[in-house]
Amino acid sequence: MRHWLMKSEPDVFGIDHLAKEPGRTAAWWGVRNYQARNFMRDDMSVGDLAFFYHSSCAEPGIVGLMKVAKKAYPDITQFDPASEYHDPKSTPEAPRWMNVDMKLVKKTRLVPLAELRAHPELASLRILQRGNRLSITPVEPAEWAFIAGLIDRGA
DNA sequence: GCCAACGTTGGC
DNA sequence: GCCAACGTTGGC
Repeated sequence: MRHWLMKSEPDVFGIDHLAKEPGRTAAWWGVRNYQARNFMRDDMSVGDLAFFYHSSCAEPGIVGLMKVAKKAYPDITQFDPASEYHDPKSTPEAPRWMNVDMKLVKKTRLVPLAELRAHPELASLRILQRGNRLSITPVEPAEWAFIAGLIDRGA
């Protein structure tokens, strides 16, 4: 099993949106970056765990735990001309964009970006690397365990 | 709103 | 295949 960190903007789709979905499960639609798509398509398996991370907001940081509920399949928003995620170059026969389904395991306390940065144990965490913009990144087992410890320890 | 960093596009 | 221009991300 692998571990992941997945960013989303709370104004668009935050953890409270996921919490209100039927079965607390939703498609992780809207990814339009090939590297992030490839992680979903090639490397994510049902049962993999992921941190839910709020980005582009007043308090960026980890806010919950999720697990992969369904393996990657075509992102339906790419075929919808009314969607801002519409991709005219994509067809149902040759879909360009994929998404997995994610299920909320639990909301956690906010673990702010600044707190993550403060720990040398997390120096190699992908999201903390200079210039990182990928919305889906792998998390190493030791990093996962350390962050899980931070969550349990409290602010 | 600013700006650094990165990905994508398109002309050549 | 190169690379400049442009668009996007995301913290501050």
